Amino acid sequence: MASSSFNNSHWPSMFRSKHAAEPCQTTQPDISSSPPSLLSAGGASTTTTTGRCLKHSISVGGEERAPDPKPRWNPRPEQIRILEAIFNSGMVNPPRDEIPRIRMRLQQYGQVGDANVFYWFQNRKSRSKNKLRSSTAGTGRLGLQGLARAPGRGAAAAPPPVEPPPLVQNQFHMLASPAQAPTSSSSSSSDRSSGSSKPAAEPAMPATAAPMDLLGPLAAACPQMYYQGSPVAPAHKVLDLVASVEPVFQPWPQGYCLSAAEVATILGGQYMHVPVQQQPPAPLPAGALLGLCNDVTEPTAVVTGHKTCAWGPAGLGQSWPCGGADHHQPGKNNNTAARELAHEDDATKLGLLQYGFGATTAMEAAPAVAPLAASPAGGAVTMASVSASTAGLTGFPASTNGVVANYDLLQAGLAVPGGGAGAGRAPAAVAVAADAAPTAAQEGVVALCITDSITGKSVAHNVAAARLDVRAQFGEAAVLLRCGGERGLDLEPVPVDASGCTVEPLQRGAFYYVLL
Amino acid sequence: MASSSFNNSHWPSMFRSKHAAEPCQTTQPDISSSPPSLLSAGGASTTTTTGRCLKHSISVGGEERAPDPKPRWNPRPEQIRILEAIFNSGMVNPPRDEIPRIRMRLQQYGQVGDANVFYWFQNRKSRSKNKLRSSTAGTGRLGLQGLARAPGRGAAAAPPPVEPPPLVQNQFHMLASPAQAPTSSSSSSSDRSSGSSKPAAEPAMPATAAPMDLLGPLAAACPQMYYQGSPVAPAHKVLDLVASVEPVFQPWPQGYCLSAAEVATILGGQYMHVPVQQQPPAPLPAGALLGLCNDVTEPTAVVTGHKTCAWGPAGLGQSWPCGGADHHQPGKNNNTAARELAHEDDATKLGLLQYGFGATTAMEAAPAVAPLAASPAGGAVTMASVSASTAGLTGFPASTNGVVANYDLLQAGLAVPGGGAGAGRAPAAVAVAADAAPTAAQEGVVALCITDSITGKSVAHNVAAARLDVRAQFGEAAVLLRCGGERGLDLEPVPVDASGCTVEPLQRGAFYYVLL
DNA sequence: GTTTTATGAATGAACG
DNA sequence: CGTTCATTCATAAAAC
Repeated sequence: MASSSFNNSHWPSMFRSKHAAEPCQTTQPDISSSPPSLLSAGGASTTTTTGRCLKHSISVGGEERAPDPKPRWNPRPEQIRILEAIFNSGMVNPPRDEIPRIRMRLQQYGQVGDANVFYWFQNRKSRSKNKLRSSTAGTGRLGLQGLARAPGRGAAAAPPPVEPPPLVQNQFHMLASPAQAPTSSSSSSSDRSSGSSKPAAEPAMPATAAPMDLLGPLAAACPQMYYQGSPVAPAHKVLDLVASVEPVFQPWPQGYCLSAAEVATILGGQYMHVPVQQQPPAPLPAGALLGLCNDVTEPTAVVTGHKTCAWGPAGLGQSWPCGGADHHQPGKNNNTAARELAHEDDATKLGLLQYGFGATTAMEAAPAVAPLAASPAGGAVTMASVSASTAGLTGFPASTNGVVANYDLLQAGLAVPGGGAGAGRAPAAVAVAADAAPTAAQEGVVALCITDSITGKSVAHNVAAARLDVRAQFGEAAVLLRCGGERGLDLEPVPVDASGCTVEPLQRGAFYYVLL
Repeated sequence: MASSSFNNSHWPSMFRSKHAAEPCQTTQPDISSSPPSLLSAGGASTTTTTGRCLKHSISVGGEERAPDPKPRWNPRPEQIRILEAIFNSGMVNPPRDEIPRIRMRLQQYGQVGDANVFYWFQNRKSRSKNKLRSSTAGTGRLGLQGLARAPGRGAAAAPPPVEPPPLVQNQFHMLASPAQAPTSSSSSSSDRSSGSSKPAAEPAMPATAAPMDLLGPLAAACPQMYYQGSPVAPAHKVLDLVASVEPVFQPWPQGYCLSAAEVATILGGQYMHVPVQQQPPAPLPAGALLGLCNDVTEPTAVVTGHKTCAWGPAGLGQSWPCGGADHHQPGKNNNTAARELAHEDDATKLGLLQYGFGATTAMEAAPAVAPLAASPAGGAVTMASVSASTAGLTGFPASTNGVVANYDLLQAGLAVPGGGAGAGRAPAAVAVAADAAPTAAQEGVVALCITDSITGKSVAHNVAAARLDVRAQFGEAAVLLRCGGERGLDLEPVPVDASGCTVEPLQRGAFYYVLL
């Protein structure tokens, strides 16, 4: 699984082989996922879905080969929503660099590999086109055939040419116009989603403006950029926005609906612009969301550490590009804030509710958090890593952003002996805090872990995905670093303003370390 | 037309084909032969090969033109083997003059045009590269997720496949020998073949020497050149050994040279079946690479928390916005890491080296890991969260995947009092560990945090993005959960096999909790 | 349990 | 060379 998944996957055949041994394993993993939760309970696991172990076979005769397990990826509804949102926002075929990002986002909901993402877009685009084509065709004569064979590129080509634009292009329009919306775009997607998804909720909807939402005002402003599919640059932008937003999509629970007012509140003014389609809900530019959370912050934890730093962190995420956006704002909010929303199409709306929820929760929680007093510890260098939650929505109110953490832990941790243990290795730790509230927090929350480099002990606590007052939390000498680079191996210092506060909010999903 | 040709444009026109023409190429008569059977079912084979004559004719209607369909070339297994062998031997991109020769060899097994050959190499190379990239990079998905990209096809993303690096350069002329064996494997191509084809059969066996044969004397002479890992079957095996699975990349160490005997062995017996692979440690599919890193990990931190369980994990991932560009690069960091490169051609070689490195490392490392003894702790429920790093690369050898952790911490952590604190909120903690090694880990590394539900304390440590032996690490009663759901709030049990090991490798970027 | 459909995966062919 | 398109294969999920 893992990510890459692949492993399995893809390669399918290729190798395969071997392992067979275990048979099945397969994957599944996710499975779990799937259904979610709820149910879950446990059971699940088991099985797998995918799992088939199948055959594997043994050998047979000669050979065997296993069949390999390679379970094929089964996107979960949430993942599909995200993908659709992205697709609808115009990023029909994400550039290579975006893929990993997208994958990361998806990963919150289940294992997925870059390849899966890649394939998804390829297939989605292709099928969208075909569909379109066919429909179109109908009219014309050709019709059928088209599908059938399209000539491909090569030769004939003819057909292709035709293509109107499948969506993509237009996306914009699409969005705009409600009309079709459903159609195309959705179409397939929707289909699937609904279909597969299952239950789903959303199916229905109209799709409205999805993209718009996502994009937000920005988009509105510069439509051109956004729209299109082409990956091109613009797209990226979008993506970023979207991404940021990300949250967008999914989250919402369906059932919920926000009133206009609510929405407005949430968005705050901001986004309101929104153009259209979207109507109400949507909103958010990504940025906004984040902003909301920020304010809060608080401080928190302390850690001790010493030693060196090796952090190894996983990187998480890297962040991306930015797009720019930026945004941010502050938000307001709090309470309100929470919002993230966005979501996809309609679904979005629904979703909102939850978010709100979350927010609330978060808020509550916040107080709880205490600042880390820090165990002063005697440690030398301490590292704190913060990871924003993936899932998240947005930002959360973040209530806090002080690091939320638990002192206890910290202290305890610090206290622990540990010792120099493993020399080279550094033990970095990150803690995730959850709130009972469940998770609400998650969203904006980030886990922060402080590790004593010497002992290797770390303290973890939650931190909001907001700006963090590094100085206040960790002292004058503290340095906040973020895992970046390709694999997250690189550590980049995070800029802070004069007051010692980060210039920007911590990014969800990214890992941060505080060097004390 | 023929196949090729046509248009040709691109590629050099040169080739163009000739033969092709006939539509049906088919050629096949033999085809039949081929493989067929074996494989299975065949799907593939069967059919087609190109078979289909179909169309072409068609015409039909009146219309037009027939498009002629030019059926796309469907390489037969034998052909694929040959091609793979050549590719693996280092002829990544055959000079023009070689093309016809290669084609001729291929022709024994079915119609094929120069263009087809040309395209095949182009695609193969490209895809190989991508895959590599992905692996390297992040994720993977493959896959892909890693992978970034994936495999797949195309571009970007993709990447799926994996591949080994051909060796490169040497292009020789391999052709010479006719032999060819059947064998082989697989490789990617094989994949396909097998894959699609299904089951193929072939694989096995005979495989023998495939490469060898192919290469012929030359090869024999210079094993080193050829050997290589690549993908081919042999490679796989090997790889597996090494990596475990992941095949991927390229594992071979570069510098390494196989003796003829070794080669023979490998190939010959086909891969000997070495089954091995798994071997001990790692398994992981995730990528071998990771494996490397894995080991490292370290432990880490402990935390304390208290309260209930709410875990809130932050997910990781997301991240976005930011900035920019991505690019990456450079960094390099890691030592190991470096890899990425791979790159193409030459680079490849280099890459290999690195890989080798990694591998080695991994192996070595593996042992190191100790199981957590677990602090048994008196704690009640303990949660451990593991997050795979996003960034990651691949997988790492995972060496470990035992959690690497620090016992100290754990114990310490558990020991801590904590208390029931805040009711609702749970303090979840996640630790990120980094290793000094830097990061190497990252890639495959995941941070694992164990929290005592009662006390709220947590311990964090790095874990490879590989399969985790939950039982061994945490005891019989331990339950591994992954944060899933829409916002990551849901916790889903992660399936484990009978031995208590996760069926699949932990996903990078995802958060896991261990409930003790 | 079998058939169909939807769609993930893979790869040949081409374009730029 | 990287990307994109078209196709095809295989299979998970639905529909019957």
